Amino acid sequence: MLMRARTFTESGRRAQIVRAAIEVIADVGYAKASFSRIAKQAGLSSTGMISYHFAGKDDLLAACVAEIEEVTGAFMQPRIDAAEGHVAQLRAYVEANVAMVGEHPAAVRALIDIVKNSAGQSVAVNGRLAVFEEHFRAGQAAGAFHSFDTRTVAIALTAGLDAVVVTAAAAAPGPTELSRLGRELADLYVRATAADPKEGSA
Amino acid sequence: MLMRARTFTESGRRAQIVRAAIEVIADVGYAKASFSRIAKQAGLSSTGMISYHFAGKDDLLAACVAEIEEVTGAFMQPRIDAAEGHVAQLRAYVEANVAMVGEHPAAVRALIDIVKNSAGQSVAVNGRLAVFEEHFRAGQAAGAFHSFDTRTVAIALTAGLDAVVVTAAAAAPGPTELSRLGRELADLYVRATAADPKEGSA
Amino acid sequence: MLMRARTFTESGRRAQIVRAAIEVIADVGYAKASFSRIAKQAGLSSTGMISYHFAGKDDLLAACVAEIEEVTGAFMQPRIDAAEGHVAQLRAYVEANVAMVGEHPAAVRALIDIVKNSAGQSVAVNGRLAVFEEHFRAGQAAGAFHSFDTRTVAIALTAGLDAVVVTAAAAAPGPTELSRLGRELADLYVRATAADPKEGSA
Amino acid sequence: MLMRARTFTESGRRAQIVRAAIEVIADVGYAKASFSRIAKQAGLSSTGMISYHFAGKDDLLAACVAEIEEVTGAFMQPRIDAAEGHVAQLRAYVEANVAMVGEHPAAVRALIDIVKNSAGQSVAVNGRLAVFEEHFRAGQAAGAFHSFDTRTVAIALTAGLDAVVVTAAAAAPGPTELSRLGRELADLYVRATAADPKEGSA
DNA sequence: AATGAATGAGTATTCATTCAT
DNA sequence: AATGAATGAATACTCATTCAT
Repeated sequence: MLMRARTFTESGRRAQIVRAAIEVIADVGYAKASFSRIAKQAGLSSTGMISYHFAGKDDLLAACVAEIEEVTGAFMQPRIDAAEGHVAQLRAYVEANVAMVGEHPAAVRALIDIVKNSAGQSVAVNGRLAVFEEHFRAGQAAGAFHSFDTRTVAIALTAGLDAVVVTAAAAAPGPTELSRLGRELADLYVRATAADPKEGSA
Repeated sequence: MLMRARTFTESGRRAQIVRAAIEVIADVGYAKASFSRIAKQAGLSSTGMISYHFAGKDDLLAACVAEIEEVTGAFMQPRIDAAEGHVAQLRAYVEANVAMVGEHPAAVRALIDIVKNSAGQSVAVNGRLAVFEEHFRAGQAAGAFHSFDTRTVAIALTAGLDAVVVTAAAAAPGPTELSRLGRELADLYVRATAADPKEGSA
Repeated sequence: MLMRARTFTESGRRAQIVRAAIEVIADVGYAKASFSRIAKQAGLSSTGMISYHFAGKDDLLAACVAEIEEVTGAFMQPRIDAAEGHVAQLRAYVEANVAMVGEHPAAVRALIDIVKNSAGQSVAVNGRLAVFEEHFRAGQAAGAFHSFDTRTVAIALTAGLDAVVVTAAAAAPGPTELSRLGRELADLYVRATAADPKEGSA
Repeated sequence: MLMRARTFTESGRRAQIVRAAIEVIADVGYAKASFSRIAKQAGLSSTGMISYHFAGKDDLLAACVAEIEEVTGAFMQPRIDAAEGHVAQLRAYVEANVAMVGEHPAAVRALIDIVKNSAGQSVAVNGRLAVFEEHFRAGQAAGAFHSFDTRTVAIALTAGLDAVVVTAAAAAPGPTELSRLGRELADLYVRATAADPKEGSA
């Protein structure tokens, strides 16, 4: 092997633990995702190894969120960027998010569970909310969206999206079913927000 | 003797424990709502008493949900019944639900937390979902609602409603702010679902 | 059994745990006195029982100190009170403290170890130091003691006393040897502090 | 090649680790001086290095004691040797020991903490005790000291000295305050032990 | 000679549940 | 019907030590 970075093993273990943690959270939920379970999932003989690699549970969780966001960002961002106009981008976001269930089901479920349970503290939650709000505000200014309270709508729509995604992930549907689900939800959201709903049609 | 139905709060102690549990869950969240805390809140000196009255944590939780639904149902049902037409009833439901934050803040927060953490198992969730679905189906047949996948929309809208309610409960807003919030969200949902959005306006 | 207080069992357990803790601390030292060891010594099957009866390690430790001080106070106070004059009381204190090794060897060793390791935080340490300082100050005013820095001397003499006591406790000497030791040390301290050393002779 | 004695700090690494350990013990105390902390202080990336160089924690501790004694011996010995007569040498020892707080505060605090926690096992303690005893015995034979139990007095005085030193080290006093403290304590000890206290006055 | 990953027992504390009284 | 003591497993986290590289 050529010039492998020396931190390979270390970062390999970290990645392995993060992956295991994501799977466990997706499986049993944030609340029951103990170091024990994660260690077992990762094939480690003790929880000490996790503490060795991560400063604490928060640190591990943060690493999970970062990993998931990287993965999901790589999947979603191109699809969102490909859309033009505020309404079309909203649609693209929703469809990409639902489509992700087919690609990274564990990551999707885990992220939503983490976000749900760390409530206000998480950067991720507030981050996404803020992005939605800002998108709505800009779209309203451009006349693409109705006039509505951006914060309330952002909260309602992101939560609804998460719920649909989580339900879908549990059912493990095929890709066609998933894209139908995505379109269905996107239609709903466009009707709810677009000044002229026809603008955002696929 | 006529079989008088034994309500879920068959004895005074049970009711007392259930009420304490709801308060604790509302206060510290489902995850940290231990028997210890609940016993303390209920003025009991031992957790054994809880185990004595309830088969387990799940049993207690179920009793909490039942109690909360009774309370909230009593508040919401009249308002929903007062509305005429499918769209108007959807609006009434949403507004009543948001308004409830001002009336029974602990019950509202506790219920959502329980539902969130017991995920798919809960009867309550599925019950409400089924009601929404059925309402949408009937409304579609009557031409009041758009054509859409009732299940997906039910999931998205109930989750969004919960999120708004929970956010509102955390902020402890005044009654006028609450009714504004309710109208805002109801508007959104009517736009999203009504065949002719104007039909459901207040 | 007649009218036993209802808290008997509970307080009995507490006392039992405190006694076990004192023995363990005397045996293996403060640092290694874990809940595990204490539970084993107390014949408890788990450490949970200790946490059940005490708010934490500090609480248990405080209870130990209180228990020890009660025991030792009961032993020493009469002997100190029986002495007249500042110098004689110093002598009485020293001799009583050394004599206690024969009566409550574990308590003595445990107390010193706790005091040593909780350093500045402990009320007990500073309390005894303050008592010594005040005794010296009063004695100086009365012309019984030399002129010296009361704080420094208090620190040196209490530490020396503790060291002698601990050493003696480890050797498990007989009562005559103990009283010889006490006299020896009292002589030293009287010579070191008394304006006229002869005043304090037994 | 001539057998050049391998000092206890045989290699640079060993010395580096010992120095780090002393600093850590002085900083956080014996109880919390873990290999982790020491490795970090020494700039080592792993605790394995410490285990590699030392047979165990005891071994490392022994090396620390040896190192400290070398350092402190170099400071104190000339001052002691400069004094003439048994009483004067006792005074010189006490004053030099207290003065050392200003010169090697870390070494002083670390040594006392190690000695305190390794109790009777330590060679160092017993070594110093033996030196004191022997000094007292010789002084008694020469008529310089009172007649007293040399062992008991040695224990009491060394412990008292340590306590004063440790208290002083915590307060970080200036040099004049330190020398006052040293004189104060030396006075006390001379009064306690000298056949004719005036003999040993500075 | 040195590294850093791995181990496994250790820490205090909390938990739901059981049981004799 | 109720108490409160007891249990034993679970929690995250730290420790000194070992070992292959």
